[in-house]
Amino acid sequence: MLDLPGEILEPLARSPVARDVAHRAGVSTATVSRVLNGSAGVRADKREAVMRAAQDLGFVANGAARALSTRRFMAVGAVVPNIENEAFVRVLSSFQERLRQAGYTLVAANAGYDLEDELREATFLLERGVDGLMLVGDIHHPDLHTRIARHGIPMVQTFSLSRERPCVGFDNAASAARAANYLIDLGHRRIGVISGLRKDNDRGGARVTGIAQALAARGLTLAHEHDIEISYGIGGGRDGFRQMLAGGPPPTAIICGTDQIAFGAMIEARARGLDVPGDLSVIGHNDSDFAPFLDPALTTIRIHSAEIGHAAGDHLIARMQGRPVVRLTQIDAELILRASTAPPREQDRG
Amino acid sequence: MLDLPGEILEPLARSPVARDVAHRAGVSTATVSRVLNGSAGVRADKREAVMRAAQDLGFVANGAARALSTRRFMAVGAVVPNIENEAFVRVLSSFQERLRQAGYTLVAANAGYDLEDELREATFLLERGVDGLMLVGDIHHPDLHTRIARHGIPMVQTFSLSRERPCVGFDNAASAARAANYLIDLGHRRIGVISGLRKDNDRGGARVTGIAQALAARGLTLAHEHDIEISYGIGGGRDGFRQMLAGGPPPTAIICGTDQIAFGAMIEARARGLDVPGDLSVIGHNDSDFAPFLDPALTTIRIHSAEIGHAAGDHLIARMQGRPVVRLTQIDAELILRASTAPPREQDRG
DNA sequence: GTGGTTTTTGAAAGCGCTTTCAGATAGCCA
DNA sequence: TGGCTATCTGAAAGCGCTTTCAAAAACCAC
Repeated sequence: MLDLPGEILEPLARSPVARDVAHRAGVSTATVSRVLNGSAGVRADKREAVMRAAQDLGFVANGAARALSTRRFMAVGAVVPNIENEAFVRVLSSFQERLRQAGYTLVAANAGYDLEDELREATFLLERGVDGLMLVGDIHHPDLHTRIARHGIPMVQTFSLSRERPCVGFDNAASAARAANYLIDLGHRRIGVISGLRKDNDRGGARVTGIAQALAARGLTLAHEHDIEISYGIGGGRDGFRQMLAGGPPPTAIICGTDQIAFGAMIEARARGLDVPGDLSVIGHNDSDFAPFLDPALTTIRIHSAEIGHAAGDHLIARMQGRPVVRLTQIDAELILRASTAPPREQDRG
Repeated sequence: MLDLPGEILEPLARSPVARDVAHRAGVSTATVSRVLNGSAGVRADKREAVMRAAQDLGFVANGAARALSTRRFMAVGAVVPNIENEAFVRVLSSFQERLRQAGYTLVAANAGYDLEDELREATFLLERGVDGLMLVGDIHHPDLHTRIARHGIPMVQTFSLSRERPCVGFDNAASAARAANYLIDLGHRRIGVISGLRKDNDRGGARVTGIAQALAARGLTLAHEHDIEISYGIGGGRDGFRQMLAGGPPPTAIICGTDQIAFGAMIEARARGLDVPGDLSVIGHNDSDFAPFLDPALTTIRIHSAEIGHAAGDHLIARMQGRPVVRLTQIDAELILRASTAPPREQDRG
């Protein structure tokens, strides 16, 4: 790091306000406001004059003043568990796309899979005056809902379904169960799960529950030693699979909470001399960019993140504009079959 | 998607304002403001009364009013080329971490590698009243700087160095040159480049320039057919390498604009029966999470994204608080040697 | 007590925009 | 040209907070 002597940069200059424009155009601020907000009923010549004056002065309306006056911030908040997580990034990106089109700004915050932190971040956003809020999942701090209600702004939950609250998502248990059934149909009997942290995470929890139920429905059980919870990431996947092998007979198939975890598990399996999918079938979650390029290409549950983001955006925009909406939008996840799954070896068949 | 009949959710309720709190606590709004902003000089009993009243009413100050009054929005904007790109996500995340600690909100926008779009998004943020702005790279729309100046807010550029403007980054040409020299030292003579789009992208351009110069300095040249520009992503990497093979004798080593591109190129190389690193050495950029886990593990130029984000955040916070700062912070990228690079085969040696 | 501080406090003036409301203009027809 | 609408326009009142300024209260030493 260079060590130049410190210096104070850039002096501040007062930026032009509506009154300056009004003055220059020879009209009142009311007219300036009307022109700049495109409201009808301003004679062409005045309109022109205002436009030119604003242009000349490089006038940009003060957002705070406008927000204070209109009581709309034109901003929407989003609190996601991990802002660096691919799935959430995609949702935020498509969510923002929609909001931007409607003239809204997205303000995103990080909750780190912690209810207290989520409450803190959401409160921070509410103080900012966001006009709407997007959350992930159906488990939140009890105070959060009352705070949102007090602000009287619409909220939408994503990634999972909710009985009570507006949401855009899918049935995590059902989609994970579908993956489990697929494996069972292939003949697998010993099926394991490596999920990310499940605390305060209804998606992760529901997926494991869904798998356990699917197994139970077919007379199988999710062995305790095949039910692993680790931190996210490729490293987590390696560790998780290592742990799984430590306890008794290895599973012939595993379902992982993310594609990263699946990737890690595959690496560990290979390092142990196991062939995927010969000795071990692997299913991931999310259909990350790299999933089709892994060797073998990863079978995964594709979550339609972009659609979820768009739908959540549309939902919130409609509510903020007072239009009617459906409370629950279901965007089903999809099992994408690739090469990492296959029937188990003869001796392991069900 | 479920098709429930539309319904309007949640009626709005007026949220309490400072006057309500003042009334309840039997003081003036001035005192309420003083208490809530922790300024000294309020008797303990009144302070208590205000606190309790605010608590009871669930009062949350209106951010717009506060911003209008203090002329500080306590928000910072960031415009990055691609909000879904791993490197930018990491920077945004660490940048936001710092800002959040200082009480600022981050508002991020997407410029899509287009100067006009960048200008539009930045303008949008300026209208919002952000107190500072982070940009990526040193190439921007000519109007952008005047607009920022007009708003009188500090700006910091990231990822590359700049002669004129405040920046936190590294010398893209030099670090790419280092990678090239490493390959030359290994004995490579035919070295190729697959970069992402270079239009309006000084980082990409500088890297290629740096490589070309490093080659020239050692009496080598970057053959036209070994200089490929593609769109980002794993698919782009595959395409890029395919294109490269189409033109004359294949290179024995390539340097890629991102690890994703490198991954794609490795896949294509393998599909063509080429061994990495036996027949082809590959170097990526960014040191993505998956880089160490590829087979072979990817040699890459690690960009210290988190440090860049932190430094950019610190820089902007200092300027917004009127503290002196250094104009240029250099956070060098680092060549991480792994298994995807090796000397070329005997007959190809230099 | 008293006069002279030193704290506390509240009234009021913004901050810069939107929007209402009434007055000014323009347009139109007879 | 006069009278009556239909348009336009500007003054002014907020929006809800911060902050200045002067007055009120509390404190202190004598």
